[in-house]
Amino acid sequence: MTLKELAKALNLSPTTVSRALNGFPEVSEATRKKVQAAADAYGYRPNMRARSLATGRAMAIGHVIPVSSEHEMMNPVFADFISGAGEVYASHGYDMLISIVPDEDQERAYEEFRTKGSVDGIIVHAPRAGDQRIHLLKQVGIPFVVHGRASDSDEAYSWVDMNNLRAFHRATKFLIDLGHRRFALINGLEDMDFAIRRRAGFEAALEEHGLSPGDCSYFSGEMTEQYGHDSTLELLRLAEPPTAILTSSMIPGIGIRRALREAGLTLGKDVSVIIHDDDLSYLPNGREEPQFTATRASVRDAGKRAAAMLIDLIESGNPAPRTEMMEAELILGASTGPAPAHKPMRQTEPS
Amino acid sequence: MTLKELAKALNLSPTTVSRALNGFPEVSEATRKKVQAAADAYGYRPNMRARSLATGRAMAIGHVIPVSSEHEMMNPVFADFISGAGEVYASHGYDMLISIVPDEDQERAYEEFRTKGSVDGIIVHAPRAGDQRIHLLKQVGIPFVVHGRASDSDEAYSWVDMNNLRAFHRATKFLIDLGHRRFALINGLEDMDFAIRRRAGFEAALEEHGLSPGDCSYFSGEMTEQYGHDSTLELLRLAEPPTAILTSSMIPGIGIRRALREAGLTLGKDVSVIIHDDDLSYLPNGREEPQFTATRASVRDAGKRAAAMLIDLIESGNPAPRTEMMEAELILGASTGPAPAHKPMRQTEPS
DNA sequence: TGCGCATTTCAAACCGGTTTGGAGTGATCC
DNA sequence: GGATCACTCCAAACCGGTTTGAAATGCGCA
Repeated sequence: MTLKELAKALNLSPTTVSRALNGFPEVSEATRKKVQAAADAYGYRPNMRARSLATGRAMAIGHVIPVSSEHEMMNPVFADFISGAGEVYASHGYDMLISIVPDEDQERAYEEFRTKGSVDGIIVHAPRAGDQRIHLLKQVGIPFVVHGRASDSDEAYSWVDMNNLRAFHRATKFLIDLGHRRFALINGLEDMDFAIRRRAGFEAALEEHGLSPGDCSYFSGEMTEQYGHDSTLELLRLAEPPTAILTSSMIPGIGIRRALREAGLTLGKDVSVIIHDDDLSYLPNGREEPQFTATRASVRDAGKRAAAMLIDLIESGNPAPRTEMMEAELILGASTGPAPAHKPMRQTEPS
Repeated sequence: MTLKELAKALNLSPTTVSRALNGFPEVSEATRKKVQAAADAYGYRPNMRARSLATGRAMAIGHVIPVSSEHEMMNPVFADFISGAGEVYASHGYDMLISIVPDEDQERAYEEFRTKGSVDGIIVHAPRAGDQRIHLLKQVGIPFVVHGRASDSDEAYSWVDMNNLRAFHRATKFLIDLGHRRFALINGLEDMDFAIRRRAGFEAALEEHGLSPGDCSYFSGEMTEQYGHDSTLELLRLAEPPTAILTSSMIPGIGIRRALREAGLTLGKDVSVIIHDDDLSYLPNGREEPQFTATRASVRDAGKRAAAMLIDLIESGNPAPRTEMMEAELILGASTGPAPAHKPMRQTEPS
């Protein structure tokens, strides 16, 4: 059932029918009612392709999701981010278009989103150091919001971010206050913006307390459970293993816990661990008594805010960049305690 | 840059330009080259909205992802499924449209996909007992592929599924062979099709060995880490706790492991656990020596197959339903062992 | 009755592509 | 030389909506 057929059935022009359904003031209340009733009766729905061709609005938002080409891994926090964003899109009548793209093809994907005209705006995920995408999108002129920031860009753009630096600064200071002196940071891939900021916060806190960041152990990699596990085993082989570990997500945190147990060490006693908790729906850290001491910020909430910001950017017509900084809470859980008097000893040989 | 402008710049008709770019035989090789060169030079890309309006093809596939309205939870296996499917879409020139929809709004979402004409086909996720969606989509006549099956539907439709029944039948039999006699099944939501089949496989294996399914403990819920943890604590409070637990995903499996440790029990010795391993990229169970004994089938692979099947369904023009059954491997890991001689005793009080 | 004005409706153009049904050109054949 | 044919190319219609500019209608008032 097309609009023209509907019009014919009603003995009206397509113009009038279109206006009646879209609430324009030029059509009388009586005919509007009649048209609406007929539309309902016939189950008429406007064809989005035609409408968006005519209006120039796609009513869709694009997400380009980078996938590590080595591991074919999709960062699990995207699921929650997208679920938050999707909710906001739905309530504003937007569709969500997702492109899963290997790291190296990303720019082409943005190019295509623009030229094909299939979206009104774009969410940029996982910015890295030296990221070209922001510059590219600014040139293109399509509205976009970055989840995170590109540290080295001096251009103004819209973003929603968590205060990674302060979160890890606070977490590190907390561990120092507990008496810890030997640290390890099991971070995300080292050129990811969030990883850079977290490391900066970590190092700043150390330096403020007269400790040397150079003495610490650093890992960077994709945040799998295995990665947390293997990195921890490697740490425990050191002559002087750290007594405190910070890590960028709950998932490697679980791997850390597993490795500690394999080594016969007790989490929160022999080794303290602080994770960043994205508040993933399927991995709750616990509210009453969290498993892990954590810096917590809901990535689903970030998704909602980024989506709302982008829709505002599109619909307000005001292209002035907006920014929104979220602060993480530092919540106390069972994975931290005072630094042990002696260096922790492995009781069993890790396999 | 539109096709008409390009045509004008080349002193050709839009028809010829369109045909040249789309490889129709009616245009000479010389002009095709000329047109292609000009298109590249001007950076011309056809507007997808216009093209799909003209061709009637949206070049997009829709996914309706149900989100539990209670917990706002998005099933984490979707991330990997989608990442597999997205790869196939990209290589065939399709976009992926995702609607995050609360459970109760699902049918409306399908209705809209159809009427708005924004997709050429649909992937149906997470079928349940008594699911109306398949019937609805058949009536609508839009191509679709179900990830899983709807147990009680007698209509023919296309699906890609894992042999849940056989996987859990084999896993249960394996535990019985190890001497276990008291079991618990920590399953997904009980009206989910996969949960029904897994339970059926579990119960069939018990009955074949003269054991009574009614004596077992059953849990059904959303597969979070917390859920696995809390269910296990509850099991351990029984007068005669089970010596073997089967669960539907690695995530509750991790919670089970945590609960066992809190109770001072050893995984694989005091209590054996078999999980279903979706082979999630961020939660590898391990290849050489898996953490958990598991039934393994890659959900990312299922995504690829479902996507390929749907594209074939759309492009071949042959609407005959296709089906594809994947078998899970049963892989031996560190979480199973012979049934203990005595019932396991809690050494410490779980908090 | 005739004029002005507001209200309601419509025909036609448009968005940017694809596709149908010819038309023009040159070569081939009788 | 004229008919036939293959090869290129084109004008115009079409997909299904929105939007512009104008026409028809109804009403009040002189």
